Amino acid sequence: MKVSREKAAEHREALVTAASRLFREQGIDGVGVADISKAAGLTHGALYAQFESKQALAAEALSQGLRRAEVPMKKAADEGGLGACLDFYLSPRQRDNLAGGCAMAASASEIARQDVSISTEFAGGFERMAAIIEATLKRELPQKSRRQRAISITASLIGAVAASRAVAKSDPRFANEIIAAARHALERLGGER
Amino acid sequence: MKVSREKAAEHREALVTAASRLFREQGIDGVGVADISKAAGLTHGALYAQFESKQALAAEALSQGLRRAEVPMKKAADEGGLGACLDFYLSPRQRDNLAGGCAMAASASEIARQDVSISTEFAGGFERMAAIIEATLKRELPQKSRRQRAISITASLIGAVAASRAVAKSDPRFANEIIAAARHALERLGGER
DNA sequence: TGTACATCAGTGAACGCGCGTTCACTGATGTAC
DNA sequence: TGTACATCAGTGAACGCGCGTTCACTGATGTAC
Repeated sequence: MKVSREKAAEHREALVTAASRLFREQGIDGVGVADISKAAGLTHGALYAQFESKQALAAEALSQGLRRAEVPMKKAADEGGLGACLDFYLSPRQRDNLAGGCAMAASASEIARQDVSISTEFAGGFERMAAIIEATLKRELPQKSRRQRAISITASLIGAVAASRAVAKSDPRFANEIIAAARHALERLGGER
Repeated sequence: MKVSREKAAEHREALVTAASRLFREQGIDGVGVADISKAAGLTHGALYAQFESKQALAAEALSQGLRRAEVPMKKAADEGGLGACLDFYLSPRQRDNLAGGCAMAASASEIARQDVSISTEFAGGFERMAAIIEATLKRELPQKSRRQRAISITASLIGAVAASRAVAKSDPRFANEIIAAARHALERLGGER
């Protein structure tokens, strides 16, 4: 049956949100359209009324997931600078929170195998995250050097969280050592001339 | 038909090698047992004569992939120290070489969703890679600090290559900027007191 | 404001397909005599 | 060294299952008069 424009928009949003969470938890290949529709309280047919394909939904889900992850990072940056960003991103809490965590760390190595639209979303998210980091770096540094460091710190954050998650199942202590080591090293990297 | 012990061992090896390459190229979930068997010149039945399950093969494939990736890294470390390691690992060539490249960067974010045996293999590979890096760091640094930096550098390498690969499809210039930025930053990190 | 009707979001059965795994069978290997 | 036979690596058909996607249909929405 038809549904009001308003309700339809809500349903679309629910699909994107469910997909975003499930993709982070189980990977894009690991989740089916049936799982997503069910989590959103709809049938898979409704999904195809809203999106052309699973890939199209994935691109929108990644976009939403990236933008959500930027909010607490921006807040940390504004309130406590680089140190607060590192504390937030490299905390065991954020590491263990696949469902709500950063989509870049959750999907980094999968993105390369998806459609170009997914790559574009990732690139945008990475760029925006690097800009947030860059704003926390010392003003004395040349602009070029600040951008370089911000990009490097962003990539390191992703690597540290992904690696920490990868070893967490077999060696939780090592998992914590990895994020703690990154915490120390990146503070140095951001702080020095 | 039965086959000599020697031939059987060769077949096992061929399955592991094919799986290792295909998993890196297309992800563990993205490759079927039929693809792997075919690439090794066998049928899927032969795969199940050698391995208990796809996961068991995946663990052995990851192990082999990690050990192979360590060889050129160790060589670079011995010949040119940290700088040569960074040049090798962060080169566009290594970034574009999914089939032959490092299994950690290729699978980082997927590992967290696999069996614990896969996590164990990853942890071992990460530890050995960090040890290679650690050996290139200045002897004057306290041992604790060297280990910390080596772990951080290893995580950063993985993140930089994974991120570079993720954006390569949509923005090749940005992809190169990421590995170049990491190259600079990690040299600093390794070189300073 | 009230009525007639076109629109279209959502349902659920059905599609072909490839997945991981099992198993009866084959026949060369390698062992026991 | 030669023969008889148990072993078992490898084959290929078959298993149930879930995948992404399509489509005829439903019926409330929202528009035209």
